[in-house]
Amino acid sequence: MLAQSLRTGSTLTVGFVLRDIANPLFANVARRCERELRRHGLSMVITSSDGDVEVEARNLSLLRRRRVDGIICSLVSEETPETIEVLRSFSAPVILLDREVPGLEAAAVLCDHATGVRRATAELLSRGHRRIGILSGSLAVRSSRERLRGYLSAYGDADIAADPSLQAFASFDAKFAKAETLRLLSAREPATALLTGGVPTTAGALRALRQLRLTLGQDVSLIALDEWPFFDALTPNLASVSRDSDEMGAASAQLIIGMLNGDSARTITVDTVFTARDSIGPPLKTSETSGGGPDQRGSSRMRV
Amino acid sequence: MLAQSLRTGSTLTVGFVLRDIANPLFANVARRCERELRRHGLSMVITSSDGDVEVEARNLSLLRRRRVDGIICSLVSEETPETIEVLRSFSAPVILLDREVPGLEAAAVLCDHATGVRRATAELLSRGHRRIGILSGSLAVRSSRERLRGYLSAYGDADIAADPSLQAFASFDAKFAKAETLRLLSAREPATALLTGGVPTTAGALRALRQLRLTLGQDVSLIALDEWPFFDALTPNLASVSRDSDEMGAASAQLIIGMLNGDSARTITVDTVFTARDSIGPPLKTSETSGGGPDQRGSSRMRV
DNA sequence: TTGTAAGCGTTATCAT
DNA sequence: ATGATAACGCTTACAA
Repeated sequence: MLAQSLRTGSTLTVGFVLRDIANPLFANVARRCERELRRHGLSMVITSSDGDVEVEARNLSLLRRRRVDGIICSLVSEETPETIEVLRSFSAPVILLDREVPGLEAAAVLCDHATGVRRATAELLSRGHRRIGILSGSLAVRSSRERLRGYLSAYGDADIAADPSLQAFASFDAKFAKAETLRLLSAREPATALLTGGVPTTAGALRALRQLRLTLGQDVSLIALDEWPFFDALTPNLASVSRDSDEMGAASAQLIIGMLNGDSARTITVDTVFTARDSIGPPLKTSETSGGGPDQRGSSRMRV
Repeated sequence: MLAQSLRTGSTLTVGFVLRDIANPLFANVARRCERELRRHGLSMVITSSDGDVEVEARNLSLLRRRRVDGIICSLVSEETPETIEVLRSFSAPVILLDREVPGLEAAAVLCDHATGVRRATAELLSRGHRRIGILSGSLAVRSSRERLRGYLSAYGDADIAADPSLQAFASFDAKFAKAETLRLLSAREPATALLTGGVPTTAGALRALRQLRLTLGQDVSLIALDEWPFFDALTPNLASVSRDSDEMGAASAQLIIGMLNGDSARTITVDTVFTARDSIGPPLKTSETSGGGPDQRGSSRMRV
């Protein structure tokens, strides 16, 4: 088979570069994508970058040198020179998953985070929340930027000034999310609601709420940005802004198959949907928070 | 690079065959394994079998033909002739993850499910439960067989007869688990506790409980067999039998690195740990269940 | 129709 | 030392 590929220059294999294989949302994108590629006679091999830009660049380079026929990737960062260089020097099709790399003309599957987050933020504002915290990864990633854009546009629509100290964009790590949640909730003027971007971020925030013994939808409201497999069954009944990972997988497969057949690079946009659930409630008055302990408040419908 | 591999016969790459990439526990095993292999200068490529034995055999064959230097796999089934044939005809090291394939002398990382499940079952029995349901995948997979073994040994230790109608071993699918949970809980003599093997199984069971409006730890007890990333933060406070996925990943890497250096095939066993949490309570008397609706009972501490 | 030879990019070997 | 050459296994083009 090596000889075959050596001779023909084709491997009938697509490389799928995951930023972190342990993110079940993107794992599902990969699964769905593989199914679609298989239907078209293509194999898919996956690499996981382990959240590390160097590993990512090495993996991309490895796939290129192994002469895969195309690459689909959810990058750790859009600003790593080595990564950009490998992608530019790659002559076969490249599909970016929810990423925009400056100066790289590649096909992409983009998610409309801004609309979902704008609606979610607007809902919180309309319920009287004013201090809404938002946590997501570095702004060197499109999803974080788009989330911030949606958040700010809801504040703008409502003619309310957004407080930058409520915006924490640095890492998708659970530890970061927990620390920032603790900070936001124990501030002088604490946040009354949180938007948490991604699985680890939501997990970190929930750990912080548990530590503070706060009740969801009562002491604090929370909207998860992203759902993941079994979200409905395994997670406390969280409001969310979700996107369809099957659709993302199918779209990326469709794009690369098209390009292997000569189509030019284009973009597919995937919607996001805001769903209100029990984790949203009215804002708690600040005086109450600084007053008696949260334990004294009514039934613990959503004690985390 | 293709030419290099063609000439030298070595690819410095290990293939990792996942039964289902969307299972976050095994995704984490892969992540940890990759990290370890990378430290030793080896690359890892992942394939996902999508729960399908044919896809699995094709992926294994693909990796073999691509001349990977070794394969680590969590098989869909231990009884697929095509799969066994590919593995036998593969001259490089093979590591089985929690699997035993008859007639294949391969290294393996095995989890001691039986001990954990025995302790979990014993705890339920000691709290007065007699009708304990157990749900897991097909008995053509070692983990299911070991779980059953642990379950039966606890019943045996307590000198209580186990009812085969409470044992549902057929599929790791969430739909199957939901249907079986509904069956077990609406039977003439309903189960008062459940052991659910794996992520989708636990999710399916919880969906059924929610549909029946049952409260965990009160109307019914549940112990999840397996934890997964963020289990503590995102999942209702479930009792569990857990295993360390990082340890599994590191062990599989260690085994294959050893074999690439000439070591012979051996087995590493990974412990499981039973942890009691809020989802365990005393058994509900059957008369109560058939009597007033479950809604009338006390506080909904763990309403699902 | 069947068969033979060149070549893909790298490396190991052998001769200079 | 340095450089030429064959071979890895397969595809393809061209000849028989």
